[in-house]
Amino acid sequence: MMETLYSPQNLKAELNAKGWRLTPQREIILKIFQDLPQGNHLSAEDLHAQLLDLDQDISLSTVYRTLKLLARMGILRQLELAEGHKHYEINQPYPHHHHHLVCVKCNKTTEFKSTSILNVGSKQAQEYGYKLLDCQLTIHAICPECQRSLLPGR
Amino acid sequence: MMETLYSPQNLKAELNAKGWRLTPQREIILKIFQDLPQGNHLSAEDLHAQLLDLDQDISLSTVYRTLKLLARMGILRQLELAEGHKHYEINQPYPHHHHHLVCVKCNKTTEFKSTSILNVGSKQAQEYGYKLLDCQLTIHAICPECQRSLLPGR
DNA sequence: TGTTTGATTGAGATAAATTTCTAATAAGGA
DNA sequence: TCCTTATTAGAAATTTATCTCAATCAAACA
Repeated sequence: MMETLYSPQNLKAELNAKGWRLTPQREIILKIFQDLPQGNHLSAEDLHAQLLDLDQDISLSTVYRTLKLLARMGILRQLELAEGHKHYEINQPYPHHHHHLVCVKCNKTTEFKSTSILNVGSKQAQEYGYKLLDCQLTIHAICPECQRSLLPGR
Repeated sequence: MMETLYSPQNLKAELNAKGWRLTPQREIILKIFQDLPQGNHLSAEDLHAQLLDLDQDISLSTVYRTLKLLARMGILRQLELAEGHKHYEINQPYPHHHHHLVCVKCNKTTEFKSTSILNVGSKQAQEYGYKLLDCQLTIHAICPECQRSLLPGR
């Protein structure tokens, strides 16, 4: 949460400190997320497809394992938007830290920032003695377009 | 989000307004959530089991459909904690509205309240012209006990 | 640098969660 | 009361994620 950017060396050091290892797979996956344009996020399937495009033949199980690991380390954040599966993005610190406004009908997602939320989150974690990994406000709502249509949505 | 409590009549009116119907299944499921002690939340399986206990033989697919519907209406909120499946609870307005602090290793969940978050959420939704259904801050963190153990967790 | 240890990987099997399909039923408007 | 069509049950199918296990290879150390 508080790190700015992970170099492969940073990642290696942090993994090794816990008895884990830096593998080419982990390094590539981290790089893909770091190169992702702001506001983009990937599902496990998305990431796997993107890896294949780059001729990086990393198995789907490794993709899932790595996403989970990087999220546990606080390097990625796991997003629960309305798509029915998890998405991931780099967990950037203030002032890039942001939240999501999601239309539950069409899944349109808008980012927004709020320093007060980050403050609330940090304070809560601290109060209970937790080590903060990520805090995200997710607003479920219906966008103007979908309010007009009476269809039940997807 | 802004309603206090749904009577069967309220529910019927709101459903009918959209061309939908009030069925005994929907009414019973809503009642179960309304009777649930504060802080409790149910997965689809939990709810199905609880219905069987009450000799209410509602199929699992109807359970899933109804949960989705009630969440879309803003009557239930869908919680994405760390258990690997969705949980649901009544979406209560201020001052009962609350948020969750979750340990990503042991899944322990703690509730907390914050009026400022609800304010941020309402303001954001309004700004973009969205109709607010729910806003929830989820804090992912590692609890004191799990910080002590170096095991990778579940 | 070579050796050792055990973390990690790939591939497929498996599990868990959720959705879809279809015929039968029943809610609500006319 | 009748008619239309949303809804249901139950099963099958799909989607999402995890597990198994032999082979591999990263890191520590001699």
